[in-house]
Amino acid sequence: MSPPVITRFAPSPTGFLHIGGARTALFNWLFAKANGGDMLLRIEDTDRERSSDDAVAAILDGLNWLGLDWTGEAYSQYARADRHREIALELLDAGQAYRCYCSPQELAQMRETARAEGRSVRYDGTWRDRDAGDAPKDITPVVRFRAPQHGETVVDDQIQGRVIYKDRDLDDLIILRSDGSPTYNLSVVVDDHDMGVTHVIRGVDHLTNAARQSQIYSAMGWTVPVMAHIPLIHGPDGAKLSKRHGALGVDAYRAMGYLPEAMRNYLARLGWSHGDEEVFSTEQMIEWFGLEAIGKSPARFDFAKLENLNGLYIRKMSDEILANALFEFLPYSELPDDDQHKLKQRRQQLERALPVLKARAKTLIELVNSAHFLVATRPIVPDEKATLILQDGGEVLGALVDALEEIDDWTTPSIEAVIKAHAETNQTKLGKVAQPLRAALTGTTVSPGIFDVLAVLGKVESLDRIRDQLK
RNA sequence: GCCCCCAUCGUCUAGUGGCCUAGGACGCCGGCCUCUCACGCCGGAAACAGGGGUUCGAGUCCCCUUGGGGGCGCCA
Repeated sequence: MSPPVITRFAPSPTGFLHIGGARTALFNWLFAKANGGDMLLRIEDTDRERSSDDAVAAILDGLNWLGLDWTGEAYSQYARADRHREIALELLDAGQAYRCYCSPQELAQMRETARAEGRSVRYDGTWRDRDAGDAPKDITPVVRFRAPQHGETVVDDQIQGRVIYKDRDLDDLIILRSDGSPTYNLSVVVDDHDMGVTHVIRGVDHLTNAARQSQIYSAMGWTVPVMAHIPLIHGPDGAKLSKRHGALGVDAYRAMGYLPEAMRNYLARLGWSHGDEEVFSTEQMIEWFGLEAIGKSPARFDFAKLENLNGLYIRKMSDEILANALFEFLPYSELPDDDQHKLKQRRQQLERALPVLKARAKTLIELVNSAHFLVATRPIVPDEKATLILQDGGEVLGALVDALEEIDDWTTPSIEAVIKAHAETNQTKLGKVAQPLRAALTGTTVSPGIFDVLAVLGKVESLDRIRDQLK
């Protein structure tokens, strides 16, 4: 029996959880779920200078919002530094690592020279076989891994295929800094091994690391986990998506009014596919997900498609669930607090309006905006276009008020019947009546069908709003 | 500079030698519906980067070119 699948998402807490990281987390999560396994969360915080608690909080918040859960605690890699050091020393004792006394300046010089001479830029192995007696007294050494020099290191990747690196192109990486702290490549190997990680799914920018890490696995006699390096996500212009270039934190997507389930669906389709399927539930995603269906080429992030998908999700959600989502979104919206409060108090009215509001919103922001007329304070101040309409055709409202006043059964069909009859009697087009009505009731020229607006608003409020505009 | 990877409509992709006159989705254009805006429905334009091979037969396999991306830290 093969061991249970264990994946891990291992972000470094140097900033928010950006879209690429979110997709990596999603793929790890999907793969674990699809195989009845677990996803671990490990914060790669060995660089104390750059790590921050705020970033950790932002990452956890982002994962939670996306609905991606993990098994156990959120591990801190830094907390395991002693263990990493222990392995480094083991490697040192076994002759698989050695002390290097080059100063940072010397190393910089080395790189510069190599680049100038057109050679590959790497550590030249100065201290690889040098006698410890030559060690300068004023330099605290780092510990370097003694990498193989003349063979090949193969990364058998589930997505990239069999990638072969010549050992002469990979240098002896530092595994312990001069202050004795372990570095990334060592820590990752030790942690993945200790935590029983069976599948490493991460961005292809780690592919070279996979080769170097494989060498460490071999030196320790450990089994290399299954590797799967996914292509990166590019910005709309095809350039690499980075924090200073188009990449946003997932919290920004939340603030833009996207639903987590739509986000998951969209992200899953970036790089992964299941035939012609475009819209699928998270359950289906889990059922269908597999590494073999992930492509090798990078994808561009396309807001238009995300937005379309988000609209689709909004439309097919039940009114109750959508209302919940809307209320959860409110704190991140720009709706004034008292309007937020009013909207929550009028949940029933909101849910009645949702069926006709849904079709008109692609994001929760649009939904909030379109629902705003429900909580608008009288007298409503019409916007520019609505003001014009009221000036040009507002006089039809006077006669209409009386007709509406007669309605006892205040429902969409009854209202529709009365208004249509009224229009016919007065030999005017429905539009000539509907637009001024809309302007008076919502203060705008865009809204759901006018009969629905009247119905949802209620007789008293509707008539009051119309009369407000007659004065 | 060196190493590695990638390449189908504008974008995401299906396609694993004949089923491709290259399919779907978003976007775009046109139409229908219509009280506004949407939704929905119908239709349309739109791609195998270029060049060589291999083969009876290449989007699919190989090579080169071009273009793009990633890596080359006492960062992760």
